[in-house]
Amino acid sequence: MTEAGAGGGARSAEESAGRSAAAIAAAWQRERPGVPTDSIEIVTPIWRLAKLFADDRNRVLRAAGIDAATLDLLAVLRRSGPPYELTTRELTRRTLVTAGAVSQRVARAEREGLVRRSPDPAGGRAVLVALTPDGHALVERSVDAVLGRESDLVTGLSPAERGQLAGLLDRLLTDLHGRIGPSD
Amino acid sequence: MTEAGAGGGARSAEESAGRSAAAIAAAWQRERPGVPTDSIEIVTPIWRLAKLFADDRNRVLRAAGIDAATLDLLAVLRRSGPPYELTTRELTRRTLVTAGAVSQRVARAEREGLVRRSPDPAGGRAVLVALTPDGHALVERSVDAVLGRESDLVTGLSPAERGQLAGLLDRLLTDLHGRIGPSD
DNA sequence: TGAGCTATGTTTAGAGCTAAACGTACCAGT
DNA sequence: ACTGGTACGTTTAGCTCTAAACATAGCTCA
Repeated sequence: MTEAGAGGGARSAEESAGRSAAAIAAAWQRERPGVPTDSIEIVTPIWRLAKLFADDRNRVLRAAGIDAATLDLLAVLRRSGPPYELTTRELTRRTLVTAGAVSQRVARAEREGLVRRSPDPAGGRAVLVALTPDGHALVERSVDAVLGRESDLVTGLSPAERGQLAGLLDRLLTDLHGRIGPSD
Repeated sequence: MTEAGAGGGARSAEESAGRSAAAIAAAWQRERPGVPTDSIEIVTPIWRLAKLFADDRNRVLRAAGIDAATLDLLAVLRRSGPPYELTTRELTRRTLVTAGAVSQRVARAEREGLVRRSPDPAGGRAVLVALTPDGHALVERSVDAVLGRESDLVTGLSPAERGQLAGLLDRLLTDLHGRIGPSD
């Protein structure tokens, strides 16, 4: 979120360790009675969880010698299966960033020898981006580290609770996709 | 976060409208059997929801003539109640960004006449930041717009589901606070 | 008195992102 | 062949953030 980071709207991000989302909602009710605060207890924790996961992941990745943006790129390629090669356009589609950002990410990764660019034989102006052996090895290590760590992080909830949470999140996400960007 | 943005780790952000988190987990199971993928269906939707809410909020705020970072600042002051005044240190504590970022946010807001800085009479190097009338009026309008909008966005879930989701998110967040940063 | 220590705020360098402007490559209609 | 339109990738300007270096105010203890 680049936008990442922080700043929330009406409720966003205040008090990382301080007041709870419920307390923020209560404060708005006190200061501005009548304003609808029902969304705060959903949006605020999502915001904070996203940041906690992001910060923790950055710590893990720093130790692995890679950054989140580069791993995002390499992971999409790795997960696509052999020959670990996609066009820039496809990379953009499978990422939450703009085409310009993808172009810069690929340029950085190429400079570090993690991917290689080549014109698409299928024609057009398309460019194929492929993992190099170095990139393949790095993504392998990094993914193990990240998934292992995050697997630990969610054990505070029971398997049943995790399933329930995943279901609710997915339902909300699906609904929002239709509600916000029918163009998506 | 700043990363705000985007790029996720192993699963992060790919396919805003494409493959589901479940499909990403399945792809990793296929490409790299044995890797723990249980966290993916929780972390990925949280990531995507955070970005959807952030992008939508930015659209709302652009129309109101303010940006998310500034609203974050003004909202904390407004919600703190009269005299709508806090020290920079307190602003940093109630926000998810660094002290440097707060300093820059306050400087921008002061330049626009939304807040006013003054030395803390209590001594020390503390600086008090207070809402101006202009800032007060702007935050009033903006908060109404943002909370109204977000209240609509979550109606895809029933009140019971929203309560359940809020509870699970809060439990996960509380657990992670103890697990990641006991220093927090 | 004054040498450290702690707490606060600000400044600076650098990173990575978005939005918009560009530069090509191919295709469709005439 | 020409003219436009569409698709794609790259480049650039500008923004806001983080991390780290600074600068300053009060406090503690000899």
